Amino acid sequence: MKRTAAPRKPSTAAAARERLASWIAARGLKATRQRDLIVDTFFSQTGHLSVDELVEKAKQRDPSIGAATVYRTMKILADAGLASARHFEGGQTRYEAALDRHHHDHLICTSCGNIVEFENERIEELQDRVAEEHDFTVTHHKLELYGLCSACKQQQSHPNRQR
Amino acid sequence: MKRTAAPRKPSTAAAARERLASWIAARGLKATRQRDLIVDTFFSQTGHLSVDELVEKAKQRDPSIGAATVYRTMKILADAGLASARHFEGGQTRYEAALDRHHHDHLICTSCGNIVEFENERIEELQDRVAEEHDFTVTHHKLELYGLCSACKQQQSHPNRQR
DNA sequence: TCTCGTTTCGAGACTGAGAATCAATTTCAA
DNA sequence: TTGAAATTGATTCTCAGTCTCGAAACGAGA
Repeated sequence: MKRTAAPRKPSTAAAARERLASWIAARGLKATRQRDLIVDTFFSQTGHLSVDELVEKAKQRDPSIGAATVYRTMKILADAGLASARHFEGGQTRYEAALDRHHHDHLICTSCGNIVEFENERIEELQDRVAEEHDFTVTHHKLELYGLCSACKQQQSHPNRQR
Repeated sequence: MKRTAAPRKPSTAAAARERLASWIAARGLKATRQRDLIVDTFFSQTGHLSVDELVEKAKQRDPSIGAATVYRTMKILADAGLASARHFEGGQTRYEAALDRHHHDHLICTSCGNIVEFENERIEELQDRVAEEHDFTVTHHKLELYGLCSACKQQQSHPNRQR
């Protein structure tokens, strides 16, 4: 399963670590080697990572890292607003970097797992209007389009060319 | 957690049972007392039911019904196109009747759990356009708006009036 | 630098939703 | 009525994620 996304700027990891440091200090938490390593690992990747994938990457740097710690750290990152948790089809939570990014939705290829982000102001407006009509105050929403990406479409129509 | 939805027409349960019967017959499955009971129970309710809720209701009619059978039966109903599975936030699958209904999306109150359905042709069109721009062929999508319904908003602004 | 109260760590037990297994039972066409 | 095939309920298993607990690490103050 390869995934693509806007590549993170090189400075992002550093900026995130700073922000996390102050967030952690502000509430009496502690800075630890493991957290730094996990945060570093996360921000050095692109795309939408599952905790499992992240555990694997983190263990490459330090095999003693426990999965529970990765879960805990990603939760902290999400609370701090530096990562956001996404629940796509498939059951696992995936995290994406959230530093200085604004809202977007997703196109997900059900064949290769590729995830593409998009923004559409008109759709957001229409959603607000719908909510208004029903007298709802929307706090967040989820819009996901599932289907085949162009690459997978071509592969399906020319099955001989594959593998 | 109360939930509302368009009330099912009285004939719906009967129609569903007929459709299920032919669907079952068509592929060598068998009609059983338990399936009838579960299907009946499902169609006599409105809204978006979790399997758990359905198990409870079914057990009221026949305490010997097993949870596994309810899971299996709802899967059959979904395969037959008579129910559709929805995965809202919260982790459990909820089923809604799908007989002769066309596509719609959901507004979900995060306070009382109430689920309201809506349709919006313009949003669908814009989704299609987005997919086209990215050369995706969309097979299905998910649009969920989470927030507070009008009742819960009022309750929150007048906390004294509650309980 | 040392101390000591807190926080965090890793391992493994636990949870909850749902799928798989299996022996016993039921269905239904012949 | 018979018997192969499907189904049932109970139980076990899986999977993602959380909780627990004793040990280790952090860091503010002495």
